[in-house]
Amino acid sequence: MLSKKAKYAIKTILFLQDHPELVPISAKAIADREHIPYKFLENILRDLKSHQLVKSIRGAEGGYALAKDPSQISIAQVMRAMDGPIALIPCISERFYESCAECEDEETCRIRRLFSEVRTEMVEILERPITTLAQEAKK
Amino acid sequence: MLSKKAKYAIKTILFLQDHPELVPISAKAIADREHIPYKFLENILRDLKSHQLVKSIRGAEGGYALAKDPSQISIAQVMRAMDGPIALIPCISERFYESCAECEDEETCRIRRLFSEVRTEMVEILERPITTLAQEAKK
DNA sequence: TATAATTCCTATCTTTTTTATAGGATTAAT
DNA sequence: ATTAATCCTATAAAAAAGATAGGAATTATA
Repeated sequence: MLSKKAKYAIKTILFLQDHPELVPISAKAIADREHIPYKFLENILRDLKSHQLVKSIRGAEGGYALAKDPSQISIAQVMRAMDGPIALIPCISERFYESCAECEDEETCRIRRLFSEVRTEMVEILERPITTLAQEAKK
Repeated sequence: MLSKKAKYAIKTILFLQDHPELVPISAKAIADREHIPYKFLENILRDLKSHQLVKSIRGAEGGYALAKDPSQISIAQVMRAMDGPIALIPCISERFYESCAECEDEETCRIRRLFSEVRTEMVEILERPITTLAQEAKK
C-alpha cells in the first residue's frame, strides 16, 4: 500500500501544480488545505526538495513551488523519493536493485518473472506526467 | 513491497505445486528446503489453510498439499490471504475497500483514478493461474 | 533594525506492522 | 507408548511508519 508520506507528497505536488502562482506557497498553507500534519509535511518537503521535485524560497513570504514544469513530473518520481522502489520485489527494481539472499538463479526464478511483468505495467502508468492526471479526471 | 510472509507463502505454494505427491509434505520439509523459519511457516500455513489454498493431514506422516488444482490458484489469492489488498490505495480495492477519510469526491479524485488503472493492470497479471508461471519460466 | 514569518535541521518519540519465537494441546501412524 | 506431525494462543523483538519538538538561519517589511 502507498504510505501516508507518499500520499501526502502526491497531494502536495498536485496542490502546487494547481496553484502556479507568482508567490511561493508556504508549508503552513499546504498543511492547512490538505490536512497534513505540519511538521510531517516539513520533512516531506525537504525530501521532495532534495529530489529536485520542489524548490523553496526562505524567509518571510517564502514557501515552495514545483522545481520543474509539471509535464516533467510523474507520480513515480514522487513515490520513489518517498518510499523507494516501485517494484514489489527488490530483485527487479531498476533503481533500488537488491538480489534475493536465497535466490539460486534470477534468470529462471518464476516469482521474479511474474513481478517483473507487474513492475513494467505499474511503471508505464506511474511514469506519466502529472499534467495528464487533470485530463483523466475530466473523462 | 511484498512482505516476507507473502513471499514465503508463494514459495510454499509453488513448492507444493512442484511436488504433487501422494504423501503430504510436512511444514518441516518445506521450511528446510525453502529456508523459511519453521514456526513462522506454521503460521503462514494456517492462514493458507483458512483461505482454502492448502489442505492438511494431521498426525505422524501428516503434512500439507494444495487444496485445489494449481490451475485454480493465483498469486493474487496468496497475496490477499497474506497481506490483504493488492490495490495501492484502499479506496479502489474490490475486497478491502475503505474510503479515504479526507476525500471529498471519489469520482473526480485524480489520485484514485490513476491508482485504479494501476490496480487493474496488476490484478490482470497476478490473477493468472500459477500453472502458467512454469511456462513463463521456460521462455 | 526589530519583528514576524518562514524554511531548514537534528533529534526524538509513539504507534503500528512485520517478523519471529515459545510452549504446549491435539492427532494419528507405527 | 512413542513419535512425528498439525494446531492454537500468546508473546517478544525488530523494523518501519507516522508524527512531534525545539530551535537555528533566513528574509521581507514595518
